[in-house]
Amino acid sequence: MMSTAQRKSPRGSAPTLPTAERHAEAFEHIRSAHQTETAEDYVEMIADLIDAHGEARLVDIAGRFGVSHPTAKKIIDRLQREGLVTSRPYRSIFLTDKGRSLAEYCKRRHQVVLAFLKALGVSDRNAEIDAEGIEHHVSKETLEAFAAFVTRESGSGQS
Amino acid sequence: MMSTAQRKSPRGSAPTLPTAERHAEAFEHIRSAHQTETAEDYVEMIADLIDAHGEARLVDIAGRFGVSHPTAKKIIDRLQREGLVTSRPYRSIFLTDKGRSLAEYCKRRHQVVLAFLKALGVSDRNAEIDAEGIEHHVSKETLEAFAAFVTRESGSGQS
DNA sequence: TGTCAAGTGTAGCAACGGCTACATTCATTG
DNA sequence: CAATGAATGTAGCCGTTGCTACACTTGACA
Repeated sequence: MMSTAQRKSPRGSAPTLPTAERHAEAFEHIRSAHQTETAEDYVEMIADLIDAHGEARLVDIAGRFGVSHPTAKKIIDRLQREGLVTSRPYRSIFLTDKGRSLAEYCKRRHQVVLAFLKALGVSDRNAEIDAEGIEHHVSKETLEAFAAFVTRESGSGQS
Repeated sequence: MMSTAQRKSPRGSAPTLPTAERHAEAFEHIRSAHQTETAEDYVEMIADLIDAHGEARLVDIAGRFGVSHPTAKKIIDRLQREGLVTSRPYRSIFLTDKGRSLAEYCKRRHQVVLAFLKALGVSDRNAEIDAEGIEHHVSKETLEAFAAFVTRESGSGQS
């Protein structure tokens, strides 16, 4: 028992591994990203709906995300608390300036990621699915690298 | 008011948009991916710890993720329910065969994504952060495209 | 104008992943 | 062998995102 590992602390556990902190940092980053993912998706969707139909109704938002309307309602309420949308009882939902600029950033980012995956040779279907997941985890630097690749590829190579 | 949009249903809302289902499908995919993300991260971490110290203690797992030990405990319990790990009171945590193979797949996938981002020119720091987030949303096809790109780039180009 | 269905609101439940506070076990060490 | 502190277990709280069931508004149309 106890075997292979060298120990220091009285009851086992690692000798205050230096790697731990670096890892924890990355995962903390991920957790906070998760909190904003939903907001980004909803804001972008609301912008799309307003674009398409002139307004964003709760039922449409829920339908597009494939969730029940109370679920969508709760999220809209949160977005309102955060100052991204405005919502009055039985009325459609609107974006604030803050919400609108977030939506525009997300839309652009989404398009870059999607175009990038397609340029890499991924099928349209998988590119669309993966882009939805990947876009929220792309740093500014990575996004720029994606954009540069798309430009490079479409500019020269792949006939 | 009501303005720009053409309406059909009695109370507004979109005319059963055909786009809705396609979108909902992608988001459903994302939600299910989120459910497995944590499991993947933990299983991979446990494998790393066993590799490094011969065993995986709860306190080390919690430390590496930067969460409290009860949080890690709950997740370990869930992994055990799902048959990915074994855990006995006051003992260290082990992977089942299922857990081990999942960990190996995740580790390989992580390495491909990380190498890919670096090959694209992303800095080490951002590549590591982004890889943690991106890896869970990469389909088999996209992963292969990433791997192919890494091979291609390291094989010929960038001296 | 009254009816009625669609849309919206609200209540309450579950699972997940955070946390703190406190109880328990275990292994080292005196 | 007993004590002590680290590791683990447990209880209970919160917020988020799911859900169903039921109540209420609204707007279109007979």
